[in-house]
Amino acid sequence: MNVVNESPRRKELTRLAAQLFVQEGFDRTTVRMLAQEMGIKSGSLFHHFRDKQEILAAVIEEGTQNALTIARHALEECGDTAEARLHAMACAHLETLLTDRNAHVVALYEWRRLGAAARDHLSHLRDAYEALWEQVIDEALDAGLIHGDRFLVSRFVMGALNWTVRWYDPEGPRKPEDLAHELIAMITPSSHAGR
Amino acid sequence: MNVVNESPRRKELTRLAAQLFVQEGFDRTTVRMLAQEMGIKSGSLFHHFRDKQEILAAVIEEGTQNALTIARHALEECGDTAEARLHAMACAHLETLLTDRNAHVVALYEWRRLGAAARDHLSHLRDAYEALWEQVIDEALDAGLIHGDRFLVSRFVMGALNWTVRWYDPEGPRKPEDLAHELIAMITPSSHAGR
DNA sequence: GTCTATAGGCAGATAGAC
DNA sequence: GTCTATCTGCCTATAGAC
Repeated sequence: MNVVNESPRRKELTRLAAQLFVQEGFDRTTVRMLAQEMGIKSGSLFHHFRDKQEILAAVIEEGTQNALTIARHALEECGDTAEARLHAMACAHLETLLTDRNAHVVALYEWRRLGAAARDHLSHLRDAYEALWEQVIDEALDAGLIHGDRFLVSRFVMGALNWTVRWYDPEGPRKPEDLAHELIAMITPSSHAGR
Repeated sequence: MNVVNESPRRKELTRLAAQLFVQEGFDRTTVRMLAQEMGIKSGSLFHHFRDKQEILAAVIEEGTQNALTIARHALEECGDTAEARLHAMACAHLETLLTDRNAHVVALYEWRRLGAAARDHLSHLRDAYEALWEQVIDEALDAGLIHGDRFLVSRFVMGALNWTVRWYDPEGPRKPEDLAHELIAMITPSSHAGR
């Protein structure tokens, strides 16, 4: 259940807003640009959202919730070896970042633009997603698949993945799952034995 | 030699601008905020810079040039094993990101805000810095220190490092060089033998 | 090199008709 | 739920005195 109204119309508008926020950045996206993309006039926008901030909050909530759902689903279906779970988590992460290429990217790159109230409300969701990551990293550490400090390892891995947004070319030869595979190969001491 | 005027006064103003750009982001930093931080009125700012864009360009040039200089210097002094060079490069990168915590961060995170002309002018500098990274990565690959695709490895490593800006706490127990050490341990298959 | 004053534009948001 | 019309405020940038 949600604090805010969740009409299908609002969902659609949120999806369009996410696209613009990725292209232009939140600060440079005007309510007039948003309205035009949605096929309405700028005044009409405020029937669906109280203010511009609330649009950002809706996008980030959608992006994080979606990433969480997809990651959980992937972890249920991937088998239970530490390597399979790590790979599933990395794939899920990259899919939501590079394939939709929208709401999850906004959640990562425009988090700072949220007001204090919205940050408080959404931090639970973000924490849940990061906890999922730390859990998978922990399993990989326990299994001896990787080595190091759990805090640092999880942040390095997430950093490597999150930065892909800056250079990944969807038209290029590499699929998101290729990236996930290569990253895991890079941090997995034993994995180059069979190369 | 530079295209633009480089008075000491301008250098100082650029340093202050970098700080605000990191704190607030370029778009949310107003010329009034910049002027106040510099101890002058907003109108006086345009005696030193043609427009707000030019301030950003000055910060990014300074940040990239500085990172390049420090990295080159570190590589000259570190000895010539692949591991020492990789470590020196990662340390230099993190020093310029986390210790000044200013101009280099702006160069990475506000690049998109540059106008087309400034991007053209500065891309050489950025390319030179990235070439330095790829060279060091190549040496590590050739030495068998790490494994994988050179393009992907260098971007994953830079991503892991660049993302530290988002979570690193300068007041915390870890120094930038600790992070560099841990990252290299993570991607170096043989390095956990002695742990 | 800094000031005051202000032009000119566009931003976010509101009110009320339909 | 969408429109038109508009308010109000802040933004970048300029002009000219000191």
